[in-house]
Amino acid sequence: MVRSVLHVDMDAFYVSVELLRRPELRGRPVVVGGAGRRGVVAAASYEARRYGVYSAMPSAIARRRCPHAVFLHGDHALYSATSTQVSEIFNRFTPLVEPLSLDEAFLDVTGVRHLFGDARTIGERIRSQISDELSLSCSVGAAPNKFLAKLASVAAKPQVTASGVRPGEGVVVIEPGEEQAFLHPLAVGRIWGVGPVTLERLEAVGIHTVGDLAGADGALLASVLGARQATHLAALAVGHDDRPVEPERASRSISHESTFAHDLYDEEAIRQQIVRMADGVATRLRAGVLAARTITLKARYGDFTTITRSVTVAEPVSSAPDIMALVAPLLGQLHRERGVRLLGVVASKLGPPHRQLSFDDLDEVRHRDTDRAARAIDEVRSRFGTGAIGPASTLDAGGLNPVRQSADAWGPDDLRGPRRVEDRDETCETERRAEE
DNA sequence: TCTGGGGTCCTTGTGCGA
DNA sequence: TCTGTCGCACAAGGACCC
Repeated sequence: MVRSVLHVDMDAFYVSVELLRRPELRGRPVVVGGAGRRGVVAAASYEARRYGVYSAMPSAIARRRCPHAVFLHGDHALYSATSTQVSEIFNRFTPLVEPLSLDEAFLDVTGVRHLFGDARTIGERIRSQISDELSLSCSVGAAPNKFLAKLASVAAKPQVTASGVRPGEGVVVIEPGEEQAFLHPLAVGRIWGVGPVTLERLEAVGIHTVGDLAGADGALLASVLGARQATHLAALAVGHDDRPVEPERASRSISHESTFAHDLYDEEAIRQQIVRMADGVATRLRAGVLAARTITLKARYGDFTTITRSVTVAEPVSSAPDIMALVAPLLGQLHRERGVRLLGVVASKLGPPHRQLSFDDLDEVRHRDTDRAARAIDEVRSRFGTGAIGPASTLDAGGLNPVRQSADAWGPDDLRGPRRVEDRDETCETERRAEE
């Protein structure tokens, strides 16, 4: 039986959610993202996109291209709550929902077509329910597989042109048999999994469109991309993709990382940040009833080179002290003199937090105490907030203020930067000047 | 222009035991 | 005993996604 897969993608999601509580900004260029020198754009309104402002662009460039845009801090908790409401609408139609991120998901509606109608009908009903109940818009792609459904949803999106924003079709359906006609004229960079590096390699051998890729020699592709990626992309190029929609996917890693407004050189400052991140990772591990066997220290130096150093142990760990005990020796491998721009702690090889006990496990009492302490910390945080309690070693020199993570999810606060988003009024200085 | 944070997956190199 | 090699696990880095 031919599958029916929907890809639902919210339109400018973060910005749209912000506009619900700041309707006065409607119709103006709005950017959500990091405000500091090292921030990036998380989302841009279609009005901002007319000026060439896009997601993942450094905020500094976005400001230059669109100095009159309104720059807003992100509110991840709000977007997450809204995403949950969107998911509840998806679940009215099918339990086979695979979230890709807060703002998009795959739905397998193959088995419910007899209940709700064909894929187009289901897509239109989802769009109207999201619009009616949440005042948000989305675009829907429908196709026999995930890859094509994702491309179809892009085709359904509003288009930004020099003259303005043209509404999209809302729902685009690729019927069986139409795959090649839809795919082959597309630029090869549109394929999911072809980024800047792969694109350059493909173009170097004359492959510019998906049609070129579909007709390319297999041995040539393998020599350029490696056997596995060549096989994968060649299949996608002819519209083949048998990956299932997977509602439940276990996490393979949990990580915390932060970029600092200014590079760190001081050993103690670096250690404090790592303690804070280890604490964050440990909290999330315990929340998921998980423990990790591999702990990785990640660092990015001032010249943007990134290194990782990891350690794997037999006994899974889930407490901050245990994670720190594994990370601490790795810190000695850092070249602090190069300036540390980013630090991160990654927990992987995840599994249940059971411990294999033996008669000569003399550390058992100590572990029992740290486990109880960790659970007590989790309890305090659940009642009073995540900032209510933390490791004493993350306090500043005066012992009063904890070393904070940036309040901004898309880059560090940069209090010394030339322009900074104010805490109360999130409109940037340039915006206020324009209003004056 | 100068690059976030949280992820997944793949490739390559290396060490080790059979 | 020495050498080659095969498979495996792991570490590190890179590419990619949203």
